[in-house]
Amino acid sequence: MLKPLDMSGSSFEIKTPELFRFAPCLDYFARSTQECLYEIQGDSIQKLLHVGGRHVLVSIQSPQDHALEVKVLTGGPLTTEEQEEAHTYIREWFDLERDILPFYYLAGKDENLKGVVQRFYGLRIIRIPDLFEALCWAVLGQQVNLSFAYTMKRRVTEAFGDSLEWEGRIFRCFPAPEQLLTASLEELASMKLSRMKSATILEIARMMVEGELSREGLLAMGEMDLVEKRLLAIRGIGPWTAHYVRMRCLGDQSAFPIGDAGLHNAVRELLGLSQKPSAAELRHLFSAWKGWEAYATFYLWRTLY
DNA sequence: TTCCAGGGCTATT
DNA sequence: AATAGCCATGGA
Repeated sequence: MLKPLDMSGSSFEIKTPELFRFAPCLDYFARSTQECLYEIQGDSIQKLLHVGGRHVLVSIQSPQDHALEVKVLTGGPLTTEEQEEAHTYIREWFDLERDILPFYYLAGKDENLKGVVQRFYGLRIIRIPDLFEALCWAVLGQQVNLSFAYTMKRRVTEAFGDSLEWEGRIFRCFPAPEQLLTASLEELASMKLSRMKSATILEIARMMVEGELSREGLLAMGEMDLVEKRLLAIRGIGPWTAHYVRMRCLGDQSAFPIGDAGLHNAVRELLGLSQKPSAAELRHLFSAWKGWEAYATFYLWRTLY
């Protein structure tokens, strides 16, 4: 299954499916210069992963179209189990398990979507496999402009997350729930989170530490409607956040954050509307893409930058 | 200055 | 059920 490129265990290869290209994914990663959880360098991305209870810095590139090459920069060589864990994370990160041919088939016949999938050919939904990170990122992103959301994420990450220095650069992990739980509401508020955002992520951290909320538990529910109800029961999580997490973390390709301001702007541009589309107009537009709402949304987001 | 961001809660009708 | 006001900040 895993094909080491050498005998040291310090690099390995991940096969990629049809309709995958690394370049548009790299373009997505490079969309903001404010991101603190990975770094882009040329045609590669570096990220600090949490595997086998420790931190491993990896660099990923794709010299050929059919595979990713993962180099372990620090923390290697990996045990077989650790390599398996990193492998699993990265496959999920790039959504490599999904057969997106049906999406490309319907998009290719769709006058509105055709140009978009051509422009970003091979792009996958870049996921946030870590549930806590995904929930917090969604909460931080509620209502505020993305630049400010990145600033808040960086402050929280620098204050409570693990980090590692390599060749003069610092790489960071988003805090684990246990780590964030050491924060006080006042501390988070001093980072310019609203009291509501602060209380919400503290409560999410508490629930995850107590075992009341987990990624495995949500996935075990099977039905995404049940997952949504579970998430909506948390104060500070509404429909947008629930769908965002379904889409970015849980791999639900039919998640549809219909209230998303960015999506509204993307659709307004796409259709040349004079004002933002109504919910009814959005539902009508997306009805042609049923089952692939998350992919349509992700691709439309890309048209904004 | 004003508007609005990859929303959600609360109080008021 | 529907809706205005509020939160917090900063880009444009």
